[in-house]
Amino acid sequence: MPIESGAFRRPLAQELISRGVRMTRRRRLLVEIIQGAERHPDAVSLWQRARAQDATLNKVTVYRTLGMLKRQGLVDELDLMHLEGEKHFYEARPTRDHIHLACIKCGRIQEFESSLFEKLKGQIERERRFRIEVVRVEAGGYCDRCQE
Amino acid sequence: MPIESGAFRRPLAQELISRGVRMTRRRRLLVEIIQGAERHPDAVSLWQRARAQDATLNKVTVYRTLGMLKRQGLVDELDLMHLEGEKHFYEARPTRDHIHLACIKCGRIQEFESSLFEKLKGQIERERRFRIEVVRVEAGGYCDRCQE
DNA sequence: TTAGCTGCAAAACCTTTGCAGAACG
DNA sequence: CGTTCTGCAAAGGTTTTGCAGCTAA
Repeated sequence: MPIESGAFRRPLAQELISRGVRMTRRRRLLVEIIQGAERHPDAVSLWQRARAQDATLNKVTVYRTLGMLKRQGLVDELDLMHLEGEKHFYEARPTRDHIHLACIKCGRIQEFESSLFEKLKGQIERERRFRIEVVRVEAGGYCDRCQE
Repeated sequence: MPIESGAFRRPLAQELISRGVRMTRRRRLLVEIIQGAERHPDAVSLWQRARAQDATLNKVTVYRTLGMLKRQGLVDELDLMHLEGEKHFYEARPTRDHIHLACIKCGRIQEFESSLFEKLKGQIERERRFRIEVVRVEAGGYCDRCQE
């Protein structure tokens, strides 16, 4: 099922250019796939999809591009409760943070937005004077379809 | 700095025995270290500490024991925002969930409990009919001591 | 006694690094 | 044209697996 991704400030490629990052054919391809993806891809599946359009693209470039996007704060890295090994999953950073719900049984990933979550972040920043840069909330459990 | 760990139902070794899990010398040693730890250990540092008391203990046993404890739901696995590579950190599951705050600059890990967090979990379970088994909240950012 | 744990060695898996050549601006 | 990116090959780090021997109950 498609994942409802939040609205973005603007396309990643455009954002990168405006930040003075060199825009190459490989990077353009990779960020387009990340933004158009219906499921959060891991590095290897991103590579596989990209290779369909550019057979010469190397896996290492995928890792390097993801590293750059993370450093730029333009993608978030997810673990999705390590339901499928130790790989990471990636999504373009949404305008509003959301929670990922990973079903232990069927593997479905749902997203959940909540004003309580926003309040919780505010509470952390206020009470601990902790300036949040990235926040990750993941829950593992049984989705509505997978309860006896 | 010591991490304030929540109160536990009872010692892990005792809990395991009551669940019919075979209690061996290695397991007893490992769960004692996990429970007494002031910082959440990763697999290798757990192994190193344990080896000080039992030089024959193999790293593989640490991974297998951690796997068993995770399956039993007695330890939680943390990523701590991957501040130090891709390893995982472990803590005995507390009676009350808490949030981990990881400082990007100094590496300090703080814990944070909040009734808002409890409410948020309730909201997820109600609105999505998602039965939460494990939940992980991690924030990366700048702690109070590390802001300009 | 016997099911289950453990050490050892090896493999699997994901990710990073060094370097020479290619490409962007 | 210089800086930065990229492919290739190789290494690095973490975690898992197979199997024979050991151990708790």
